[in-house]
Amino acid sequence: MHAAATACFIATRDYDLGATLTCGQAFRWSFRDGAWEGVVGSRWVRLRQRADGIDAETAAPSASWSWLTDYLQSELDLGSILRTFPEDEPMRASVAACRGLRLLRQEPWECLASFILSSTKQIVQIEQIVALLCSRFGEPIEAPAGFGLVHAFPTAARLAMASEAELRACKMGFRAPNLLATARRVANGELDLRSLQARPAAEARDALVALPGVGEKIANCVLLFAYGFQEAFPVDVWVGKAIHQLYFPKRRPTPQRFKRFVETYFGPNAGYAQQYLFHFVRTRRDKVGVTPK
DNA sequence: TGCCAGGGCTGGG
DNA sequence: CCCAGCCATGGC
Repeated sequence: MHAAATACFIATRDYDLGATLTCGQAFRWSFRDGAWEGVVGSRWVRLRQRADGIDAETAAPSASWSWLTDYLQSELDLGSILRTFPEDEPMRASVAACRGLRLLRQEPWECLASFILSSTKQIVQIEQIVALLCSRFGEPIEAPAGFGLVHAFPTAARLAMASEAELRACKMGFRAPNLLATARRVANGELDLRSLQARPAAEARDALVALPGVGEKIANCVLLFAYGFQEAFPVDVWVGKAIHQLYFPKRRPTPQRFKRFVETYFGPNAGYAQQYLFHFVRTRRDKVGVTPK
């Protein structure tokens, strides 16, 4: 690229920044004065939606912006993904509601730790817990004047040195021992998160599920949001309820048949389809017929 | 106020 | 395999 700069325009079509950053895959973004502010790795970033792309600003200069285009997946041909979705009414409605929603490519440790904190929590609460955790354990990073202290997501090594009480003080309740034990396993090398990228999805999933506080749902979130295994299909209470009501309106399938359905029906980019469904049912005004419980 | 949240784990049928 | 109960906390 050119000389190091603190601003960059990312040309991209079919990109809905708001849907992408609020759809429950990342927890460090906030909307202020018409722009999205967040932290990617050790960089503070502000993003602004444009008709033909995204304006990005940072506090520290960058010579290359691949760290950001990788994270945003702005070069992905979204149309080729959407064409693999099943042609049914729920999927059509979901895509129509938020076409331009993308899956991010997040750093595995941050994604794993965040989703360990997600269990039985609303998205706003996860954001609060993550914010506390970052402010107490994350490395300070450069931000524009007037923004106060901004912190990176804490490393596994740093959290491994924390006490359970310190973690509980971040309002994470019973999730604290799980986060702590997982941080220790990652920090001491018992689990190498980087090595999962090259392994088959099923093997990577098994390795994640072996961690305390990580079941199938959270493992699938990490496979999908950090590693880009686009067939991974997390089923939370919203998605579960939506699928029951949209695809099995008469009687509930057995858990086994339900599992087989979500693993086969939605195609090679099932995880992507799942995220459109999730965002659709969670944000639509008229939730009649599709509300959890 | 009570219900519920991007669940996982354990212990019973 | 399936299910109920429990875990902690706060938004709505």
